[in-house]
Amino acid sequence: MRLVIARCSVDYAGRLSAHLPMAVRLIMVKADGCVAVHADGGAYKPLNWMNAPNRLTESHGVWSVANPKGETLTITIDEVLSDTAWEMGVDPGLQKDGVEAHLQALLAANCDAIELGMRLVRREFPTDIGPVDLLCKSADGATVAVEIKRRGEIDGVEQLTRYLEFLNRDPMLRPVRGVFVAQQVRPQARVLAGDRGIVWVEVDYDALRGLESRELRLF
Amino acid sequence: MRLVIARCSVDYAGRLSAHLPMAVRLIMVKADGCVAVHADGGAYKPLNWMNAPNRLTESHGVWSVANPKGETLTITIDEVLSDTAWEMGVDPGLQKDGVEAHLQALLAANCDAIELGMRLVRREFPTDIGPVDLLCKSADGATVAVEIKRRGEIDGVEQLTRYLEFLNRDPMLRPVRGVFVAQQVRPQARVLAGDRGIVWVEVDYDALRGLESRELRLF
DNA sequence: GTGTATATCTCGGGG
DNA sequence: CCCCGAGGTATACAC
Repeated sequence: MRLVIARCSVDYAGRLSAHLPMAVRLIMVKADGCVAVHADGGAYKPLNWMNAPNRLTESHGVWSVANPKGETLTITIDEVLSDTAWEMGVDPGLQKDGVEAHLQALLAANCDAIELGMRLVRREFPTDIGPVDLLCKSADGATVAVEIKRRGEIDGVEQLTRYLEFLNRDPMLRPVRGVFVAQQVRPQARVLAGDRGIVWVEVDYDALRGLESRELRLF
Repeated sequence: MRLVIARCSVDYAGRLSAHLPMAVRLIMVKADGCVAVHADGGAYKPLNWMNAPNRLTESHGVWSVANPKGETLTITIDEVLSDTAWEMGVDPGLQKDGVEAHLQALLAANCDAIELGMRLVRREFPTDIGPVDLLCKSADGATVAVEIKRRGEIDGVEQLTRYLEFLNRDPMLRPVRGVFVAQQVRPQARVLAGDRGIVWVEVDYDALRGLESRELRLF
């Protein structure tokens, strides 16, 4: 990784045009070739950047970075304050827990947390336009499509609506109703779900994990 | 901006849990307090981070970063290879051109570019599920909802469909038809729009800017 | 490669 | 502050 502290101006031309006036900034060049220009603030997002793959050429204080799509990043360097490079090797990588896939696994194992008496038919039940998170049978024997999100927003309701539209064309399944499950369901998503006749449920991730660990202890 | 090159392991607990095994990485601390841990690859996104506002405490090679929401980032440092700090001042900031807001402003001022004889009623016309980009009257007096995107994809058609659904419940407005405007409308979006009875229009951003500058010269 | 769904999305604007 | 929509979204994954 190469780290350059420099007074520079930056121009990006591609999906839009953007210009950065001359100022002191950090230019980070990673082993995979990607270039990022950081100011001393504004969270982790750089002011300007060019992802790999790209081609970097440097001449007379002007860096030109171009990618195969025809986007260009031009860094004009006025003064270099520091220019260092570090060998880091390949990173062992990030281990995550608590993303949607895990939430889906927990709910598949505990359908009662969605609705009392619910039983799982299949995870990732396929339709023509993509897989439904869970297909279930409710206590009264009705077929239920379940869409799971960490945060329940309008997009998720749309997604479930499309699935229901296709599932309800299948005479073997019809009628299918929908349940929208999330750790938190946003107000607009509640309105849209209600409007579409879709039930929404908020679930507690930690409580679900507790349920699971207790069952592991019991069996 | 403080830049630390160190062999470290990292743990994040908050919206999810994540762990990074020991390895050499860059730790970036910005003036606003935000902390980012970068590997030597993987585009501009850090492996782990904590945005401002937060509180950073350092003791015996362990950095603890906590924010008001109760999220924590813990960096355990095995060996420091470099530790430098740079004064950068406040960045003059990025100047952008070609984003949706500008496109909307141009089209609001030139509704004829959407459809001949169209007049603007209101920008950001409110509905229960969010604001419609433009509400217009067509040459024949019909009410038209306009959704504007830089790139016209399926999501945008869905969004406009939702607005039309709600607008058409209002007896004062009904009937409302939809026009989907973008610099480029993707094939799938064209099909879906056609299916929903929504007209789609491609507009040229540079031509619109030309129109505007010509009008500025005339008046 | 396109299309689809996710993200500790980030970021900015409005109530 | 939360809510919502846009993003040069980026990223992973299926077809």
